[in-house]
Amino acid sequence: MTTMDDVARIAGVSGSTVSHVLNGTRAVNERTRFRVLEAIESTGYRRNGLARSLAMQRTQTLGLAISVLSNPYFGSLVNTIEKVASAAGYTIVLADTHDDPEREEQTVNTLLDRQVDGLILAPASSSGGSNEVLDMVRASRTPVVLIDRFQDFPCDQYAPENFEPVRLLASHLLELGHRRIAAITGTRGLSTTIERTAGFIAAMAAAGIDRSAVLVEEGRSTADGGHAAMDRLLGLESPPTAVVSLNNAMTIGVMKSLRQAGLKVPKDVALVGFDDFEWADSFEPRLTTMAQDIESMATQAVQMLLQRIQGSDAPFARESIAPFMRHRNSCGCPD
Amino acid sequence: MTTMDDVARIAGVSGSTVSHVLNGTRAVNERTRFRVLEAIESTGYRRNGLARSLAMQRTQTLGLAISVLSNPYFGSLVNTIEKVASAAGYTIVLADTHDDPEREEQTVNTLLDRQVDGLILAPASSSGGSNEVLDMVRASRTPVVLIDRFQDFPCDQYAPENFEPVRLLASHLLELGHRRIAAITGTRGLSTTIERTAGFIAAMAAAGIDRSAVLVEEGRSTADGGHAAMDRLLGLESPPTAVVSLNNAMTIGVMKSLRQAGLKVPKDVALVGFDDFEWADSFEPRLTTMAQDIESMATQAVQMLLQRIQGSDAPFARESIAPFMRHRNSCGCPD
DNA sequence: CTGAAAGCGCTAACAA
DNA sequence: TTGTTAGCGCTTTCAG
Repeated sequence: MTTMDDVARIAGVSGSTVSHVLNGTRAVNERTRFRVLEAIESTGYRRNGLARSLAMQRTQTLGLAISVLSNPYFGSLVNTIEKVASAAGYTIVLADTHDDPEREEQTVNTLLDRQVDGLILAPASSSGGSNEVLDMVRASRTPVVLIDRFQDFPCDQYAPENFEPVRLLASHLLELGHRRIAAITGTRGLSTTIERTAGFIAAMAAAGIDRSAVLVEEGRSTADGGHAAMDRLLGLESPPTAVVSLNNAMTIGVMKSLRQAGLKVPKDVALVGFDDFEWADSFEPRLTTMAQDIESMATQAVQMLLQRIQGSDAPFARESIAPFMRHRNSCGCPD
Repeated sequence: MTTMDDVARIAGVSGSTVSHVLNGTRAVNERTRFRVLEAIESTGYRRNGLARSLAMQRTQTLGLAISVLSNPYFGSLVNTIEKVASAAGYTIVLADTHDDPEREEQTVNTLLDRQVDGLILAPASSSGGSNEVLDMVRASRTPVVLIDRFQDFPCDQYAPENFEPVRLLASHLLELGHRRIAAITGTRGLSTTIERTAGFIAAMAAAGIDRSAVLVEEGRSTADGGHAAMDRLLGLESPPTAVVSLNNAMTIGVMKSLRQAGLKVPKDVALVGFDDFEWADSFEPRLTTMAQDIESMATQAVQMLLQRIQGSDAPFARESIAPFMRHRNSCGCPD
């Protein structure tokens, strides 16, 4: 491979001049400049970003550690992050945590080793108090912002509101007269799961539903998990008349289960879900959901991260993004 | 930041010993080894992957250049690629081409500058003969494999079959008695668009449909585009009785348009689409589609790329991945 | 079993 | 306006 020195030799100048021509970091005589450009052209020289980054102590790179699969919004999330980041001259390095603490530690380590300038992380289940991964990040002094889930850690965090939206969803079902309502819950241990489940329980409690009649089934945040959970619910001697699915993927699984059982939504079972779908307006049943504002979350997260990279020492943000209800007909309300 | 030399000093050994301890690249006395590990622990040392990569001349990094938004399978694609890559010790660097030649050149350049060990590219519209971007890649001697769309260029390529599947889709509608059928086409210029459109035209021609009665409307590969295209079709004095949407996102747009017009699928208009949805089995209308085997495409692509990185000089692969039909009820067939 | 030292390719102070 | 040179932090050959 041609290096900068090769180019310099050919152009009859020093390496530093080539560097400055390339980066526009100091005035260069128009003639020499031209010779350098010519030498670059003729050799097909391409600068080595690694060497550059090593010397400059920054990589213009943002690490994104997230569970690809279990994030229903992965596409728009990445899209938004990429858009904002690349507009600021940053590239995204992606690593999948699989929502598993062990993998998470691994991937975050990889990202940190690669000297990302900043890190966006959707933290995997926090096993209670301290968070080793975040401690590692802190030790590396790499700016970090958490998305999708809050953690008890001093750093910027952007995540959806969970409790209230789910409480609303469940209340809606209650208002429609349902008394036997089930919640299909996500990956155990995630703060989102905990909060959403709490919202459901709270609604049921407020309605005076007997504790023993409150159905909570684990759907592990996946379509298959949701499917299995709904199957279990249908096997009960007194199955629920309404269901609230606590995330996107599980909602699809629940629908599959219901369809296979020959049950119609909302006629036989009412269904509402956390997380919206772009197509939800056009297919029957038209799902009543709580839609998250992913773009806003992602945009804010990246912007804050970029500020931190610039050295901002503003107090840490911890912002709840409020979902909004998409009231359609799967809950049993008329169109 | 602590460097390797700091660790070496503390452990009372040379830098090279620390390096070897870290990488297990040569036998080290158990005692010195321990001292080194201890020094690492005590300092919280983290190795600088940049310096390492620079010295080793490889980054263990794969570049993924793709249009995030316009790829309906982005999620599973990335998921699969990440899975295979990370199993082989590679990290993914993501760059969005936006399916725009200019942006594509930019992003590929970034990736190449960053010294990715290999590149996976979903090429943007080829403006005819030569492909500058691919020439650049070749000049850099970076192994590359193309996905999603074929190009007239000597490198490994994995893309879906387009012509035959669409021909089949259209034929099916023809067999059901439709004579006025429209195709909603994707981004102009993409090979996929061209081939799919050709498949549609071929089916119509074979059925002896008059050329002037063959409806082809541009949907630009987006939901909005599909929506608008369908709106236009509905505005015709003699609107189509059946539609084949040539990609995922557009299918949703078409459904939106139809719903807004108060039309039912398949009763008022039959609809079939290229690209499947995970939820298509559970919502009405249940879409009849051609499902791509993304995982297989992605897996093969990454594996081949890894081989190239290892130095394989096998003849270039150019593999068509055959989609398979998901026959459901949106075409008008009974369940 | 271990260390010295020469790179890897670039940036940026300093000097001219 | 340009060149010299000392790093950036690591790997790896060659000696010992």
